[in-house]
Amino acid sequence: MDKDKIISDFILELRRGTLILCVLAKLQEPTYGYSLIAELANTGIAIEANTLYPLLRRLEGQGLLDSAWNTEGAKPRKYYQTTAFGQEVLSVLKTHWQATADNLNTILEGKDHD
Amino acid sequence: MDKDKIISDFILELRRGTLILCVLAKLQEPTYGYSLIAELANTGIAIEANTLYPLLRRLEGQGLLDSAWNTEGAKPRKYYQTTAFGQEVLSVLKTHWQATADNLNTILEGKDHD
DNA sequence: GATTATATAGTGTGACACACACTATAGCAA
DNA sequence: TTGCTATAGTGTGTGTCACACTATATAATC
Repeated sequence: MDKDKIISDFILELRRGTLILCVLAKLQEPTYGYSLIAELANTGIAIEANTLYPLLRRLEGQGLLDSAWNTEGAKPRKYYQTTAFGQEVLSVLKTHWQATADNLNTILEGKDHD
Repeated sequence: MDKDKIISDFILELRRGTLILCVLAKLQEPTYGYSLIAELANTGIAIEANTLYPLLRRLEGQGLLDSAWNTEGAKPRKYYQTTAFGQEVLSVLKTHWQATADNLNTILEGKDHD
């Protein structure tokens, strides 16, 4: 069994769910997919097109994002933006994320709750 | 579409992968499953038996844990413990987790990297 | 002494997000 | 006209986790 494979699979799992937070947070300013990929990469979050696009459509379907085509430039771009509902969900998830992170850090530091 | 359902699904996704970290970290001291559930609950991490047991067996299969039955008490208990390989993986994941957490916090705080 | 609760460990199945590989198009560079 | 890049997408499989359920043996209750 390949150690690197095991580790990279675990890292994959760790990423799960966090992408949604990134996207909801970033799309508070309207952005199109291709550019969002670059922005996230710039912040240390590598997300590929074939992961991001379905995610965007899913979040739009759930009402967390909305989208609009911009056809003014040479190539049409589809701008996505977090809706009010998306903001609301983001804020709940943010709180939850912080709590989870705190719990995990406590455990990873090996501190005991007596 | 149910808002609470959407949020709880996202929270589920956020948990993914973190359970492995908790288990690897906690099992640096040998512990049996039923007691581990209580310990984690005590630290704010609710994990149910039907989630934990398969996880333990999986991690054991991957060589991150090993186990031994203790039949001295009234009821036989299966003690799991993190192996050296498990420690190694844990340490890599820990580093990665911290990096991810930092990235996410940066994004959630809305800071820009120019 | 029969019944129920609890400690302990497990199985089987389905949902769903993500990665991988691939398609599609239109403009621009060689 | 060949190919590169910006832009957006689809189809499929893998794997983790939740939900519902099984199994057993001891301790508690009636």
